[in-house]
Order: sequence, then C-alpha cells, then structure tokens
Amino acid sequence: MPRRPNSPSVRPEKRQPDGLAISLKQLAAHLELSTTTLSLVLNNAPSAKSIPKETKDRIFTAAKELNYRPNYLARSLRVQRTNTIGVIVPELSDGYSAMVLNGVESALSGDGFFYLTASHLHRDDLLETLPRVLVERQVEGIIAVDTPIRFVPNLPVVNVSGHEEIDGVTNVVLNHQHAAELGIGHLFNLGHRKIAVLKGQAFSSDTDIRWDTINEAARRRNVGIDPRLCSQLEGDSPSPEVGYLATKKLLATGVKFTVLFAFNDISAIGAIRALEETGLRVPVDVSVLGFDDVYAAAFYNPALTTIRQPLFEMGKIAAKTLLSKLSETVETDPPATINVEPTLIVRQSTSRVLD
Amino acid sequence: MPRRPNSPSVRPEKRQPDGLAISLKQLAAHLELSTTTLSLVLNNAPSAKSIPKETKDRIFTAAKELNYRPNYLARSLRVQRTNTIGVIVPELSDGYSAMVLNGVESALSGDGFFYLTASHLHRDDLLETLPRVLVERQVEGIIAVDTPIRFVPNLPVVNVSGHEEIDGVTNVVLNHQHAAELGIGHLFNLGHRKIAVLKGQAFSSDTDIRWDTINEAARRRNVGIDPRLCSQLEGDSPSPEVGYLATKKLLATGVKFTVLFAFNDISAIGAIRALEETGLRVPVDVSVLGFDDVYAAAFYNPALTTIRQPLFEMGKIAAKTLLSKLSETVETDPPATINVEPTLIVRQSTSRVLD
DNA sequence: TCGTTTTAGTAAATCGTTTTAGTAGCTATG
DNA sequence: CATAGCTACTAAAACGATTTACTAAAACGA
Repeated sequence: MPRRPNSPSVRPEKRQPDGLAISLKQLAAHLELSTTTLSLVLNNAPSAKSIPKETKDRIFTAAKELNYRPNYLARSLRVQRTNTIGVIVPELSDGYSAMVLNGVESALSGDGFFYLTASHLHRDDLLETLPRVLVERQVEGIIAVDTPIRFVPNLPVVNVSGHEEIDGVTNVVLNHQHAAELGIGHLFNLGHRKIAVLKGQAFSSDTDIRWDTINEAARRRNVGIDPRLCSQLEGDSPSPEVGYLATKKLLATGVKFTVLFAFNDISAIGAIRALEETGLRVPVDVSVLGFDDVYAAAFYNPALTTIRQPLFEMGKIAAKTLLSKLSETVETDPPATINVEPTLIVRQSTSRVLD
Repeated sequence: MPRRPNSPSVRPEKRQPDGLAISLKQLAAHLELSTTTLSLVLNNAPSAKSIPKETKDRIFTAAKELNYRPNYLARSLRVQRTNTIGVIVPELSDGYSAMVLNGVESALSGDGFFYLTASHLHRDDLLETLPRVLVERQVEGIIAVDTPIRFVPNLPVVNVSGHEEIDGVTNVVLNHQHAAELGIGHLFNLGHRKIAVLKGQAFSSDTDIRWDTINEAARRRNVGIDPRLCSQLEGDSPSPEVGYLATKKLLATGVKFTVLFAFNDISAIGAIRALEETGLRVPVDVSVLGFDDVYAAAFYNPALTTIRQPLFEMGKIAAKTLLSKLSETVETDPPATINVEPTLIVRQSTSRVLD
C-alpha cells in the first residue's frame, strides 16, 4: 500500500483545540429555531426539502462554528441502533486474535461501526458473563474469535474458528481437510513417514479438527501417526515456550521421528529451540512444519514452512457477514458455515528425508 | 497464573439462551410498582432503605426471572457517564500495540470499563477525525498509543510513548536515557566501537529520542556513531522486512561495523536475515541488539539480546492513570510524564568483539 | 373565490433510565 | 390532640437526540 510520509514534527499551533460540547437544544436556541428543524436539516431527512436553502445554510454554518456534535448515546437510544459490535477474544497478545481483529476493524471502519473488545482469558465465568455485558451495552452483534459459545445472546453472532453448529451463529472456519492434505501431502512427498504432531491446547477451537484431519490425511497415505508421537500443548501462555516444553516431552520418550507438524508457528519456533538444544538440526535432522504463517514465520531462522491461514481475511469476512446480518435490506440468511482456504508456504524448515 | 482446565466440549443444553430484552417500565408494570421504586431498589440507592425487604425481594426475583438488564445507553445518557474510553493505536497487528492494549484491558476490566479501539494507520485524516468520533461516542477519556496528537479533545488523555508536552495530556514513556545507557554500555563493555544503528520510522514517536539518547550515550564513551552507519527504517509494514531492507542498505555502503543496534526486535530479526545472507554470522561476525523484548525475541535463533520495554505495564499504567483522572475523588493531577524503566536482557545475539 | 397544495416550520411524544420532589397514611411524643 | 417523623411508595422532569403529527401562511388552480 503506497503511503505519503508524514511530517515528522507537528507544530503545536496546528493542534486543534475542542470547544465544549453543545447540545442540539442550545444550538436551536441560538438560531431561534426548533430542534425539530435542526434535526431534519442536519440529517437531511426527506421532509427537510421544504426548508429553504438559506435556512439550511444558517444551520450548517452555526453547527460548524459552535462545533456541534450529536450525542451518540441519545441518538442511539432513540433510533435503537448503536453501530457498535462486541468482539470476544481469548487474549490480545497472541498474534492470532490481533490479526483477526485487524481484519474486523478494516471491514467495520468504512461503515461507521465501532467495536468493544473483551478477553475471556479462557476463564469460564467470563465466557458466561462477557456476552451478557456486551448485550447490556447494546452491541448489535457479536464476533467471537476462537471462543467456545456458552451463552447465545439474542443477536447475530459470528464465530471465527468455531465448530459447533448453533442456531443463529455463523462459523467462519478454515478448510481443515484441505489444510491437512497440504501439510501431510508435502511431508509425504518429501519422504517423511515418521510424523510427530504437536496437538493444540484443549481450549483451542481448532485442536480437535486439526488433529482429526491430520490423522485422516496420514491414514489415507497408509502412514499411521504413532500415538506416542503426539504431544499436546499445555498452558495458555502465548509464547513459544509451550511448544518448547511439549517438544521436550516428545524427545524424552525416545521414539524417533523425521518431522514435527506443529499446531502453529509459535509452537513450531519453540519446537525448533528444543530440537536444536538436543543437537538435532532443522531441517537436516528433523523437519518442522508450522501453521498460520504469522509475520515472524518468514523471518525465522530457519524460515518456517507453514500452512497459511488467512486470519486477516477471516476477520474481515466475519465482520462483513455480521454487518449483512444487521442490515435488514439483506433478506437471505448467511450460511451456517463459511469456509476459507489454506495455502502451503514452503520455506526452509522442511526438507527431503535422508535415509 | 494458575488455571483450571476447561471442559473441552460443552454440551448444547449447557448453553444459556437469552430471553428478549425487557424494559424497566415493563418490569414495573408486571410488578404493579413504579419504575422509580424499581430503580431505587435495583441500584440500592440510600433512599431505598424505607422499602421493606419483602418488596425488594419481589423486585429482585422478578428482575432475575424476566431477565431484566438495564439499557446501558439510557443509563449513560441519564447519569452522564459511559464507563467507556477510546484507544487509538497505529495498527493492531504489530505486537507493540497489542501488548499495550492487553495492559489497558487488564486495568479496565476490573472497574467495569470498556474501550473502543481505532487504528489510524499513520493516516493524517484519521489522526484528525478519530478523536472527534470517539468524543462523539461519549468516551470519557482517550489513550493514544505511539500516536501523534493532532487534536486535543476536551477530555483526559494519556499518551503511551508520547513525547510532546501538551496541556491535559499525560505521557507514559520509557526512560530512554537509561535504555540507551544499558544498550550502549553493554556493547561498549563487549569491546564494540563501530556501532551501526537502525533508526525508527519517521512516524514512530520514539524515533528521535531513541536516536538522540543512543548518540549521547555513545559520545559519553568517546565512541561517535558514524553517520553512514545509521539506516532509517522505511514503510509501515509490521513485518521484519523493513529491518531487512534497511540493513541491506547499510551493508551496501561497505562501511564496516561490529554491532547493529536495531530500533526494535522485529527489525532486528530482519537485520539478522540480511546479515546472514551476506555471509556474516550473528553474533560471531556481527552482534545484534534488539529493543522491546517481544515474545519472539527469547526464542529467535539466535536468541535476541534486547532492551526490554514493559509494554504491558505501560498500558496498565496508562489505563490506571486515566481512571484516576476520571474519578473526581482524586484531587491531585497526575504528573505530565510518567517514566517506566527498561531492562537489559542478555541472550545470544551479542558477543565480545574479536579483533 | 374557494379549496387544495406547498412552504416553513413547531409541539410533543419517544427511546429507557435516574433522580428530584413530592404524597398519603401511620406512629410516636410531649 | 396536634405535629413531627417515618414508611412506602409515586409523578414528573431530565438526559439529548429523532420522529410523528400537526399548523399557519402563502401559492396555485379552476
């Protein structure tokens, strides 16, 4: 995206001060007109067509001069629309949520919508209460990101990476069959047969389906995955450490493997650390396959081969879907599930098996 | 933080459905009482002490049964408080903002506050309009993160990593003198004298002060920084690529250096890629020093030596400061600037100079 | 000239709360 | 036995917009 450079320093006098808030009533008094007239003109309602241009201009200039800004609360209360949605994420710092959020925002900002963010931190109580609190705050809909649905509000809901089928909830999910095919296919073609897997944490929505589809794709090629070669991530830290620990556990079993299929890039990075500490070089001795394609993946050392998940787009799609649910002009319900496609990004962390 | 594991699957019948919203008026009609009484009881106002317990219980149970939730808009409009603040960030996906945001949220959530997020994407028009729009939405205060202030609303403002002194704006900033001392001191002690620097993008608040303090700390040790060994980051991508490109430019000049002090960890990662592509090993041939200590830093290969900036805490402090500005019980104004201290984290990307 | 339409507005209701300023009826007290 | 004080409530105003249902005057048409 091309950008013009900003002026590096802003002169203080360029900063605009703000007058005190003025209400429509005050503005009307100042103009000796009724609030009705002002409201009609300022929102250019159809019935304002009988108001002469001269009066309209008076209103507009006075509004600008006195810095009139409608009170969103009052307006929202009256028109029963807040142009606000709620977004529930596990935690903000994990990269995953931030990416999705970024997509959500990009779709929302054009339409004058804002969003309230809330993190549930995998806590049961928050999973119950957060949707209620958001409803209380009159959000028009909710986007949940990698979050189990405990409470279905009477509002449109879109769940990113949700896999439960719930009435009124649209799931935006990766095509996991395809993702597993890409990953296992790539490893198989490189000659790998002893595949270890880092399975996701129990609380992660994708854990089960990821594991199931990987297993299936492997079985389809007559390469069963040795149960001893599956290690589950534990703990909700967003750092690579969880992958490091899970890999250590894997190595401790002594069962040999030629490749490690990680649950995500972050855990793949931790895994590589664990492998190299044991004297295993990546990808010479062991290949490592990531998932997600976060920014760091391309620049890691070695650059990660990974299954790209279009998180930004998923957020964008989620927001657009929610908006279309909210606009009463759209009649057709969105499908219960919207699939997005993964991409295999081959870099340096996987290579052909030697023996 | 200890956590009990979640049940991995939730039985559908455990999901709570939501009844339609009911208003206070409806609830009052149902109980054959006035809305006044209900409001007094539900908010247990002092004047509700004359209401007998029996009536109170009737009200509470009916509210629970009919699932009454007060409309936050209406309440906010009446009491003139929204318990909502606005947060303006450059972009969500860069890790930096997400970390700060996480801290903000942690301080806010206990106090029943929520926040609206807006990204300015370094665009001049958004820098002007976003604060206004947030004011329109009746936020009670604004936290700006690494964001120049173009428009000072008539509200408490806290600027994380802001360096302009503006009336009514509190800056939460790193002690950059100390940070530069830690960094340059570390490099100096390792014998480095030819120091290259990756300077931040023009739009980043910390760029100038970081550069100035580093220069000063170097000069204090009689090691001037060769102007040809300073390369500025360009472009607003949050990926390591900007560091990669800036380092390539540095290498193209042919001027030798023994260490590279990067603007942040992300650009340090890009720098290492560029160095290794040229056949320079880190830290054997060139040391690299990062800044921030993001999650990836500890697990990068080589693990990054870096100056840790407590971003989570800075967000938390910013939010707490804003809240104290908002509570009229606190009389004393917070200081114009709040300093936080950096820490030097020594890992594998720096080593003693050989010659 | 009379009726209709258009022009240029306004009064009042409304959204869903909170809060101020009461009001009846009962009880205690000197 | 008057009155002060308490008990158990309520009517109505307010927050700041939007919207419905008007009106009075002017212009138009036949």
